[in-house]
Amino acid sequence: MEESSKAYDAKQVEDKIYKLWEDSGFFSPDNLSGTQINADKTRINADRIRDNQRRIRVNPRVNGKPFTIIMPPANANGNLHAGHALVMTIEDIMVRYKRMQGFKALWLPGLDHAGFETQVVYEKKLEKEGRSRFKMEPQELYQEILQFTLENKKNIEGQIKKMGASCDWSREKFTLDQDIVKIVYETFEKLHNDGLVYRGRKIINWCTKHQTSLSDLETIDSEQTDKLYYLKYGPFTIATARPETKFGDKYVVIHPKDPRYANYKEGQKLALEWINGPIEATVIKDEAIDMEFGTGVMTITPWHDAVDFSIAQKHDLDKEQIIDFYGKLLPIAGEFSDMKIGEARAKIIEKLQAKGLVEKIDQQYKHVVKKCYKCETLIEPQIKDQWFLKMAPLAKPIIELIEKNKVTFIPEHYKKISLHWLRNIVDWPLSRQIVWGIPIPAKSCEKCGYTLVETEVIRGPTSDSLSDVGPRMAVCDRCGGTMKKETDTFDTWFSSGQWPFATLKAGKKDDFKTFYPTDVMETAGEIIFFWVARMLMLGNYITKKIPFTTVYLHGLVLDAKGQKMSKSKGNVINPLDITEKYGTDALRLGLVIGNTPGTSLALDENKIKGYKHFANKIWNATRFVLLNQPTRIDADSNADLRGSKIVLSARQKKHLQELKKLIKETTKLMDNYKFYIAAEKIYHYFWHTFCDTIIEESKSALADSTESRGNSRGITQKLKERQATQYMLLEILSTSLKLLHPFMPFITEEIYQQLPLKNKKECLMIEEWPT
RNA sequence: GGACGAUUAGCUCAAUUGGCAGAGCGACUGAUUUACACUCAGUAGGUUGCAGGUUCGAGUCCUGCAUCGUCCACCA
Repeated sequence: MEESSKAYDAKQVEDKIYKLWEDSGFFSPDNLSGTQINADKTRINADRIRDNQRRIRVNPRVNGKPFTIIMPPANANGNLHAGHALVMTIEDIMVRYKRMQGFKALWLPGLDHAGFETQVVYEKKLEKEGRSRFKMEPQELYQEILQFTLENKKNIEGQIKKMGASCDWSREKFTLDQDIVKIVYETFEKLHNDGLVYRGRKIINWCTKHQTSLSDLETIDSEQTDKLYYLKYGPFTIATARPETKFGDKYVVIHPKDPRYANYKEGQKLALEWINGPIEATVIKDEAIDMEFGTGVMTITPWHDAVDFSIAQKHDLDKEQIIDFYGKLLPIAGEFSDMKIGEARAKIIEKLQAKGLVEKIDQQYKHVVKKCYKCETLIEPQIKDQWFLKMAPLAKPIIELIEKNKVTFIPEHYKKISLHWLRNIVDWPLSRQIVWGIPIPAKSCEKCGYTLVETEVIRGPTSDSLSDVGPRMAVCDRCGGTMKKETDTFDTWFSSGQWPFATLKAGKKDDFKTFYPTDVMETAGEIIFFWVARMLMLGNYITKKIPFTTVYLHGLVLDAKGQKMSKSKGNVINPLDITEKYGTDALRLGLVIGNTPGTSLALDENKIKGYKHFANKIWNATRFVLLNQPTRIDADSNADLRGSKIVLSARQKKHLQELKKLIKETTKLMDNYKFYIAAEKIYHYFWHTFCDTIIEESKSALADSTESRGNSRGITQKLKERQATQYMLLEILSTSLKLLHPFMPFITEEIYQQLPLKNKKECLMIEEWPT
């Protein structure tokens, strides 16, 4: 340690060390086939020390076996946030640990175009510039978002490196890469051929702001208090919170067993006065009606309500659109047509009141409404032709596999959560009305609905054309109608749902064979349904194998007070700022210690500051050990010492045994994914045992021997003691660095590079995990 | 309405699966200039949310309750 600075300076080290790793090639498993084990063993003074306690054993069971983690593809639409930092830290810990154990460790990085998410981000940007996507040509918009995404992609890649991620950049994938898109299309085609994909005219969640449909997962429930209006509908009174949808209501539904309405027969016609004049209503009986609610009678609006839609489907009733896709009333509303629903509601009630049709108004009606998870605009259910994926057949085998514990969930309770969701799964609306995504490669007949999937033309990130997917086919084979090319894109999760097998199949030769199924899927508990469940289903459907055997789910990263980070609250912790201030290793420790899987973590800057101090402690302990290593003068001053065996004192042997115990415990904890305890244990050992006890104890033995009196035999004894101490200190230091490496890769590597070890490896990253 | 968590020191959380309740931060007292003030030695701080039960033994398992949180669900 030439400069021998008293403080560890992360800034001077990190980029240099990352480059060292990248240049070494050991991020790639191709360069790992047991090489890190087969190379000369790292032995401290190996040629002259035979210490049984430190015999390195190669574990043949482990040597050269693959270990694979597919990185959750980060959204390429912004900067690395605290959640990403946690992903990078946990996964890097797993991979570095396994790599040191001799596995052919592959951590495959990737990025996601993140369809809707990115488009929303970009639309906000457009808004700020006073522009709108609805005034742009689709091609133009696509090109702009593409540029934006590619810039962010580069940006994020740099930030991932900053976190110390030891992933194999030579295998990096992007969801819009041509080879990935090709695989996505093949999957879609197979699903279509198997009858699992269908185009259906069903009720969907429509966001009037973003002009797209959304899956149930992309909506949030919001409880609010509204007025509940009791309206006279012929002989009945109906209750509704949404009078503005009622223009087309011509079916009145009652429970078949309701004694109050037993006189009314199914299908009976009634003439009655309604909002804009006389209409004819038809009586329908259905058990979906809750006799307890309101008056036990309701009219239905199948186009704009999911319950009503299902009743209408069941009884084959007419459906009529009342509200357009921008949230405005259609001509059916007569004088109210073209009004926004919010504005229309009060006016409609006024009119109804004037006509004497309002019986009463309940002012305090609490109910739950759906909102767009991005902009919180009220979701307007609409009937629309959409592509759907039948989920039940895909879920069935996964339910069985989970029940048989073929997938391990960490923490365990996610097993129940997953099973519950899978058992109640509904069909997945795959299509989105946005330009930023993978185009759905299909045509459908406007007349008979016949669909044709065409996968020939692939659009990758470098392609500049949105048009012409597949050969034209103007006329429907079946009925002679017009075939219309699909303009919708896939839900982004449809492509990321295929990520584990898609990335490996699109990878180097034999990658799929070697690394699939993968070992661990580590991601946020939040996206278990969005992503994990869908990967299991799609992965198993295509490959007949479960895509990963262990699912490790982490929680949210919160601010120091346990509040969710958000830009509006101004409590967002930018991991790169932290890195800048305290060093990446400190941030990594702060993210992992005290963070149990599945639970959220309050990230306190003070805590990270504490781990910066720890980094400094390691730095200074190293300085002490190195300052006290044997010098030429030591070796020359007493010929008796040359070639002599190290003789450890009983106390020193005990220290080494304790180290052994630490290794054993740490290894067990690492194997059980208890990184939060493992890290803390090593931390505690290093600081309070190694530094506070062992180093302090060593000082007398290391003191200048010229002060010791007595004969030459005494001096030799003294030198022997010193030599043993020097050996022990270096031994404990280097072993501790190995244990710490997965957690704090930068400082440990930097120090390793400077240690006077014999048979040193090219880098600590490929050193052998101690046993 | 259903499901799943959580509740332990002032704060943030552990407790390697039933075996002496522990860390970090913070607080307090003191030390010290030859690895480190980004230091060291020490102190205080707990009826583990409440009430029962099982057990030689319960923070941990069972039952009930309370509070908080999250997810799921089509009551107009």
